[in-house]
Amino acid sequence: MEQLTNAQNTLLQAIERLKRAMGMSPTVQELAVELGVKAPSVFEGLKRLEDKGYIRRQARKARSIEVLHAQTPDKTNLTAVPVLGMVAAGQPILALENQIGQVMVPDNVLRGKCFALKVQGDSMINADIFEGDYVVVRQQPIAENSDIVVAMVGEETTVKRLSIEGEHIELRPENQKLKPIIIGQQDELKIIGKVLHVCSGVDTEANPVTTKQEIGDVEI
Amino acid sequence: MEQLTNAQNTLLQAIERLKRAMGMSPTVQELAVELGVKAPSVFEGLKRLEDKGYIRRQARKARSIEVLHAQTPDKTNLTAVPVLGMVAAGQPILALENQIGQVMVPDNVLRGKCFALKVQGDSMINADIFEGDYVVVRQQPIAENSDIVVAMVGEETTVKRLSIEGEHIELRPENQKLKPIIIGQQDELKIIGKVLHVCSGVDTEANPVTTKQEIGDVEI
DNA sequence: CTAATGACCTAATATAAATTAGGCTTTTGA
DNA sequence: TCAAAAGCCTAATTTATATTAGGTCATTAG
Repeated sequence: MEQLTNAQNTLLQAIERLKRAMGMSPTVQELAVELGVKAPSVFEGLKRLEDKGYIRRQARKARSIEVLHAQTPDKTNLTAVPVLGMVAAGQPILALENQIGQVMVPDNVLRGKCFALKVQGDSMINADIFEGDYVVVRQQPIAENSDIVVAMVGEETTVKRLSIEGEHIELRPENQKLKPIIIGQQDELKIIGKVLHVCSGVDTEANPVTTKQEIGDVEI
Repeated sequence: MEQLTNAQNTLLQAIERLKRAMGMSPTVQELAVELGVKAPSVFEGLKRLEDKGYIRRQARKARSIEVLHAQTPDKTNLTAVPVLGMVAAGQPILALENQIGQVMVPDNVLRGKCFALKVQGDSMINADIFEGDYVVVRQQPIAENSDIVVAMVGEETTVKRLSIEGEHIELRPENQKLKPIIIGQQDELKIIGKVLHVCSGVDTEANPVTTKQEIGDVEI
């Protein structure tokens, strides 16, 4: 079987992904949107994939792509990231001794020293962070406006979007039902790290999750 | 869940069948061809199926039918239709005493007084009527141009397509190898009935056939 | 009996989707 | 090092598909 170029491989994966997500074969234009290119480029790519025997299609028929030789799902390298427990109502102990499990994360999202925390609560659902998910966090003491951060306010550890407007600092949930936490002069705010990535809490082959125990999740 | 009419049920089954056969949701036109109707009729049917909650679709998107409540395969009611024997070289005796068996027929194709005849010969193969099949016939003395009819010409009983052009009447086989029977002034033509349906001669669960004996088949 | 539905149709129209043409870079293999 | 192939683009065009409009006829529930 002939080798695929990068672009061709990306295209083939996009086909499979959309097919799964939509329950039907995607159109040329849908693929174009997905890949951020224009339809004729996709069309060319499809011809090449067809020449190489990876797909089959019916000329001029909508949504007629058939995948003949599925690619191994997403060959980006996965790296294990430790899931660290948090002391329920105190400062998180970010030490490997506190590791309660691990998640596999595509290594292109990782930078610096990272760890993961299990999410509790629904305050970030508009950012697609749900209860049971794992947030991958880069440990860093500062963050920028609009970063999603793990922070401690007093005794409480939380995940929120950081808002800095001059002197005014807020931790904003991504859930219209909840109110922002306004950081006053005498409030103690400690940034623990910045959220780089979210892993679905669902353990799949593409998304392996192992946890020893389920203590100390982050209340968001 | 709201009840489906016959036509709607047929449509839903066609969707499922084509979906299975093609590996993708069929288009409106493909369904139209499959069902022998025009696209707008299918379109209406789809709206009704959607209203009743059996399918879901995305407006204006090709091949976007999703079946939500699959039908149990072929729930159309089957009705027994008697298979009648014929006196070998004479007028068929269309009486129940001559019944040599029965076939089960979806009752939505039946109208009026019906009976079935077993097919002999291959003169109608282009109309998908094959040797050993059963034609379901509505007993009626007249028929229209292009109907498939059971007719007697002189002593012979036959199944053919009726062609009426002004005074000129023919019984045309659906098989390019055979010639039409031209009905002259002094020929005696008697229409016995119109063919409503064909049952495959193969006895399946979906298509039960029982025959006591195999005499008096119709020569076509 | 009668109005409402359902099930068709023909003829258009509107929109989606696929495809072609022609040109511009970048990569890649000989 | 240089031509071919890969990857992209814009602009049209063609074809497939969905949809609307405005009828007919038959069946069905009141």
